[in-house]
Amino acid sequence: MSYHFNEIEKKWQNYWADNQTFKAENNSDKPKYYVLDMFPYPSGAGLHVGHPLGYIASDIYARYKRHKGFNVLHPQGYDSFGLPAEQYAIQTGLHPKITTEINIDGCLSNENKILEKYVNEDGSIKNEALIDKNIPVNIKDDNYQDNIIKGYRKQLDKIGFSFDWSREVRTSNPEYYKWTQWIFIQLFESWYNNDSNKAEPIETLISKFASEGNTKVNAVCDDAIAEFSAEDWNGFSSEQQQEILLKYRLTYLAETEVNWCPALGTVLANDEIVNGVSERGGHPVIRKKMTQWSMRISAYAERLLQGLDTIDWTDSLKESQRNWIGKSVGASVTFNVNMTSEMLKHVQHDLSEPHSELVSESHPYKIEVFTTRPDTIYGVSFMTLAPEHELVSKITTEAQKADVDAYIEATAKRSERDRMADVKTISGAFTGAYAEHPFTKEPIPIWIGDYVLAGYGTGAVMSVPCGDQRDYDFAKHFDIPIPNIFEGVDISEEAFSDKEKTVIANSDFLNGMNYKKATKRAIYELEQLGQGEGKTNYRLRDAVFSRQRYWGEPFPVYYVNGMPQMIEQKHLPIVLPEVEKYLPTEEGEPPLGRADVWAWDTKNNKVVSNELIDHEHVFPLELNTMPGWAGSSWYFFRYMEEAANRGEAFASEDALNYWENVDLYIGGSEHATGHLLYSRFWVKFMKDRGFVNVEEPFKKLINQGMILGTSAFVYYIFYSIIDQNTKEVLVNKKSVFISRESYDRIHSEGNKTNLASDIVKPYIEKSLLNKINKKELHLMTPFSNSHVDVSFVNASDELDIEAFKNWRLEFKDAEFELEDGVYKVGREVEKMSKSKYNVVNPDAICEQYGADSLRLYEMFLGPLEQAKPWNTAGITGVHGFLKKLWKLYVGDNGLNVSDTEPSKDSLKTLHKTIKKVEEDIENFSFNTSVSTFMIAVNELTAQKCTSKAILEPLLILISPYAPHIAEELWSRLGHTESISTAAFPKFEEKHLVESSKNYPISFNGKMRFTLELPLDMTKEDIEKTVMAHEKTIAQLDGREPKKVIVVPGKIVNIVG
RNA sequence: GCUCAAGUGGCGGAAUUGGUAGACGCGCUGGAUUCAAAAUCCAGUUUCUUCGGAAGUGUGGGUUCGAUUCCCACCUUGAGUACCA
Repeated sequence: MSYHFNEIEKKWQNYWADNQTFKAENNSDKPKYYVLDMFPYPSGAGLHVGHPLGYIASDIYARYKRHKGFNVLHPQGYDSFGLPAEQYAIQTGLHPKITTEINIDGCLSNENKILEKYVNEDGSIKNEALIDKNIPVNIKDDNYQDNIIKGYRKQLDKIGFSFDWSREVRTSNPEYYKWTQWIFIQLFESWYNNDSNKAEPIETLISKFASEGNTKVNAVCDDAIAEFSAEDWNGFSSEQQQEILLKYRLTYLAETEVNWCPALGTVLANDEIVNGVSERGGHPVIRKKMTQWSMRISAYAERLLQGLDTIDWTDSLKESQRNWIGKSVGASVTFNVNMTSEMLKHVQHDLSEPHSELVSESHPYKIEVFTTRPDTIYGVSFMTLAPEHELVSKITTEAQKADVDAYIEATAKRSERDRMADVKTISGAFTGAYAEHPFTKEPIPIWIGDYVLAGYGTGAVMSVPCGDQRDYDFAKHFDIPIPNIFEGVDISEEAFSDKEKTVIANSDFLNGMNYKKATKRAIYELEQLGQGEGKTNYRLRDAVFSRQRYWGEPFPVYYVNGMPQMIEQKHLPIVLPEVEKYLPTEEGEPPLGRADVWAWDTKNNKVVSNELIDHEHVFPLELNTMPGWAGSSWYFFRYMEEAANRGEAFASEDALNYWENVDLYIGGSEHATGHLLYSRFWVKFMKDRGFVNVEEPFKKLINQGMILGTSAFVYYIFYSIIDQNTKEVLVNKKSVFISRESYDRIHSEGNKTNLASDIVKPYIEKSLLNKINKKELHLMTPFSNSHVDVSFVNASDELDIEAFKNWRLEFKDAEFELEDGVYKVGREVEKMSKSKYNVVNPDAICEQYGADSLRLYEMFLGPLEQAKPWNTAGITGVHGFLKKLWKLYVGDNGLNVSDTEPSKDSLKTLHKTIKKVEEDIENFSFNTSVSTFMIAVNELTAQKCTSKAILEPLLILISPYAPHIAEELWSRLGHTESISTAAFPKFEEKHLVESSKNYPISFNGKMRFTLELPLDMTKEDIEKTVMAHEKTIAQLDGREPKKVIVVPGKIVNIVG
């Protein structure tokens, strides 16, 4: 009986589903283990072989942990809010909810519920599923996807994962996002107390305000909050109080400068922008002021940084987060601006406006800077403000006004991207104003320059040209003096920025000090003057939380007199309203502005028609929705609760206490500064407020590497023949396919030779050719290459020419330059993508080789964390292994397994396999355990092993990797329970003990021959035996050895 | 520019408390089986070689009895990040 993987795999997949084999229990005596994959966004394109890589690895680990006696939680779900469904909805009017369902559940067959619900038999979408009934949508048409949508779930099921699907989550499901809304409310109802170093309920802040005002409150809050006393507070109107509280809440509404992407019509977070353009689509991004919800993640900067030391993540990932948080320690220094009479006029005007922090009567204008080098304060020779700095317009003198205005205008025109790309050009303008040095009281010219960023620090720097290269370049360019304050350092060519080697000079009280001492002293002196203090700055900015999109969580927020109000928890979820179109409104409001029923009735506590808005009982609801990372920042807690018990809370206390956090998290490294940072932030917040009891969500994290595609290329010359007199085209773009070598030669030789013509000529009709040779006709031979679908190419890179011609009609009549009767394609490794025709579909692999082969091969390709190219040809190796494995157990006449005593050799094979596989899994070195299995099966086959005592444990070892074949053979061995319940075999050292060792005998470190010697032989005896050996004598060739190194049990090395 | 990771046969890759480089698989070559093909099985496959051997893990140097492994410099590739004061 041979190995019928299709039947076997189907059988066991059904068995696992029917018996809920992998359902996790919340009550168990076993220790818990939580293995999680980053949940996928269900795109219509479906899976390619790169997607399941991480899932296979985590599945192997989960199955292994079950064998090791753990109660394993291994769930899966969908991050189902997001842009692609909405973009598609904009084009077609098909509700994103429906696309999402189809993408997950598929619309393949008539048995499928989704099909009946939304899709007609011919593939057209039922009218009631469409918003705009005038747009015909066909699910089987190319504009949608590849004709048919299998659905993520079906594709995943085929691979045989041990997911507990009973706990599935979908972030777009109202029962789920109810709790995303709830967490949002909790953030709103909290503030960050720096004294207790945690988030606290807003009530504790209110009572502080009521009893002592805000002067003693040490909170993370907006800058520029005026001081008030308890009396003041109690005297404020309710609206004034709310306005103040908003400056303290962990999620707050603020007019912020945001990254606005006009093409997408939405705001983007910093991590959604790559090289100044949107990560999705590559559209330009501009800065724009908007009122937005923000998350005060900056409150957690230090804890997010410290927490990294407590978790088992890769160094590179931790480093990314550290960079993103961007902690720098230094000082803030205040420089007073030397006042002119022009400025004094401004001051009088400003003083009439309340709460302006930069202006007070004693020090009219001040510039606050942040520096990491307060020790170099005597080296300051100018100051630079960002062009956007608010003081610029106030301090610029009449004489410089034209220059400054022109410069500001010029920089405003440059996009963020230009400014980033062009670092070399130095530009700036002098304001005409001077600041006063805090110690020397010398005047310091104030410049503006776009190398100073408005968004970092205070948007102003004290420029120390001798110690900072950018300041140095600026000073050189504008001919500003560069005083040297370093002892024994030449600064005629470049700035000196080595902190460690710094010795300060020409700096009064700092002279002779090193960096550390001078920094401390400078801060002390600044504090004495009241013009500075030690300060730590973070690059991490508060995260904008509003998106002008439809397909996201609605905010549980309505507005009374412009002040946001939270809807009570018991009325959640606030369900996404229906709209007629998914575009922004004509007035530029988000898509929710199109909803007719989108107002909050405070009397009846429900969403009602906008017509009822009276601003007394019925108020407008928030029109923005939450960003993609909202739902993914806490989903790992939702899985902890069994589906049946989900209701009263996002997860019960018992469930949270039992599962704690994720033990192993596997996913892509692209989430380093997005999802992985926001999740940590939310978890820390939830811990502070007592909703969960862990500080970090993911204890161990592994990034799987990308699987790349191996693209195939064809190379061709497409020639045309033109009559030069009549301009008649006799042959138009006829193709001759050439080898890569010919192509490369033509490419490198250019037009210097007639190579291309020479290649083409044999394919041209005689009569035409003669005329070409006589120059009566003109032959044009442009050449090119293009991708060819990898499915037309076999393992030896040979192209299926017929299939190719049918695929690309323009090449129907093409000629092929053949070698040995075949055309060989060129290969190149690239990202897997449809446009490169190198996508390999896991379903096709499962069909042809089976899921077990796919699983083994994905692991066998190389180390999990490394990027590696996919090459379908290689899968025959692991497939052949599975066949051999099958043959080891099942012969032509049935089972080959008996109760015979195992041989010594077989025991040795088994135990060294147990040892290696266990080590490999613990180290996530899955590729090497696949070869270990191959070696084991090869050895046992050679040993003709039939012993159950060997073959039974071997199946358990293999079952995490190839669960279907393992289950089948296990049941054939007479077991009635799933192999997943079997205990992992125990390694016994005694079977590996050897009595002799095949010693490598090396000369000067080079191994020349080996010698079998007993392991209990003494060092001296080994040396004697080796030296007496004929090969040794021959090797030495009469020379006297200088030294003989004998490492018993390892090696012998003879020097000489 | 900075940070991190990595450079090993035709290809994917294996080997690190420093101790037999190239496991395992693909591909390739030859053979068996077959009317033939597929499948399967067997043998070979780093390079050079006077068939005794010799060289060899990006390059150059160093430490060591011994280096793919440790140290220094450089080159190349990939990833991240970028005027962060």
